[in-house]
Amino acid sequence: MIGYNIKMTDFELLVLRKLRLVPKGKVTSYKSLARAVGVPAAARAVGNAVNKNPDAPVVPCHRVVYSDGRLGGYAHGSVMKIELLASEGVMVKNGKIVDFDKIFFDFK
DNA sequence: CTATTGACGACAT
DNA sequence: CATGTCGCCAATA
Repeated sequence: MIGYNIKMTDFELLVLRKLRLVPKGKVTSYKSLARAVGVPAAARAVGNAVNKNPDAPVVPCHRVVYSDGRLGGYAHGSVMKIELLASEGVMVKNGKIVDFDKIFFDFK
């Protein structure tokens, strides 16, 4: 059950839906995700959208980071985000994704 | 309808 | 490389 209880806008649902396509062990960016939903400049809005998400690793909101490879935020705290990523092989060093360009998943 | 807010991004210092 | 600014977009008050 992916907690798709309502109260979310179409935009938010669309964002979460695309986000689910990010494979484990990889990461994407708010920008790439924004482009995937059809609004290239809505990276910020995307961040707000995933923030409201029902969370739980069901929707891999922990695999979304800044376009420059920095960690970005997380509703459960940055520590949890790092833990989750580490559990699937993605290492974070000094707030940055290690080998970011190699494990980056672009929706494009 | 306007103002504020925020898990962003690109660029200038 | 480390700040600071400004622009963007959707959601909310």
